Amino acid sequence: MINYAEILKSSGLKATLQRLSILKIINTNGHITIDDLYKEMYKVNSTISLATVYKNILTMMRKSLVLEIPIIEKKSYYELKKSDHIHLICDICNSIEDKDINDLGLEINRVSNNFILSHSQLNLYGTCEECQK
Amino acid sequence: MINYAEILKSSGLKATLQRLSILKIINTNGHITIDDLYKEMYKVNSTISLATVYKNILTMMRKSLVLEIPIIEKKSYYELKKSDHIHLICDICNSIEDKDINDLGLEINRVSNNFILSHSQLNLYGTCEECQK
DNA sequence: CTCTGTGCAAAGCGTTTGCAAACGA
DNA sequence: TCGTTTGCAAACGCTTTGCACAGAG
Repeated sequence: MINYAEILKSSGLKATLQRLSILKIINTNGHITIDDLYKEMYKVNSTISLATVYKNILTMMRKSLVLEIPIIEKKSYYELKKSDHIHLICDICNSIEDKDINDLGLEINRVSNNFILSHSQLNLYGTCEECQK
Repeated sequence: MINYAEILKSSGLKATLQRLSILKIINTNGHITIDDLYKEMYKVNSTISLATVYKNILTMMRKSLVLEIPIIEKKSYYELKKSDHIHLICDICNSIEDKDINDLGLEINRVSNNFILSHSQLNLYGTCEECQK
């Protein structure tokens, strides 16, 4: 059980119901688009404004609580900040699977000599196991 | 000297002046946004339409002649298709540097078991050598 | 109580579309 | 010549903005 209120406050943000709802829904879904996030929030509170979702995603991205996953020819997905990992993105069903990396991290450090790494975006596009059937 | 006309034709596309111009400019710049691409084309031919640029980038992406590089909180860049490589994207000056990978490729194959890889998007964000000064 | 955050409606802007004319093969 | 591509202008849809009101601390 994650204490989102504390996380928000320690980033200098007020723990509003809207923000708590956003963090909870992203966490439940793993990765989600703005639209789907809005739809989920709407189910709980139909007075939620799409503008509020946009504003908060931006705010929380700037505070590094939320990360954007830009995807080729599609809308961006958003996820909670966690340790670096790879995304396996299915071209067919659009599913996104997280994959941890260990050795890969070492390689990346070696590659990025003279480059101070802040964030890595490792997306692999292809066909997932399910869609191969 | 690359024969873009041949490449286009073998993809079933007509080798129009506009398309040849797009490919030449992308090749010269390495990575470029739609806007900058349009501006470069406009210098040569001021009757070029932005819609034509959009249409052709899409068409050539579908034929895998051009690849999109989606970037967090910024507009996408486009590059010519070449062997897989890493992008070092500077948070400060927005420069994009290509970096070849060898060992990394092996790791990726290992990670993506049961996943048929079609394209990898490896973007590392940080501060480039120049901007560290 | 004060300042931040929300909801609403309008504005903004990048991208797409439809169609007649131009062009490539 | 015939099908494809272009240029133009309008339409579209996602995202942002401004402002009055509500809510968190």
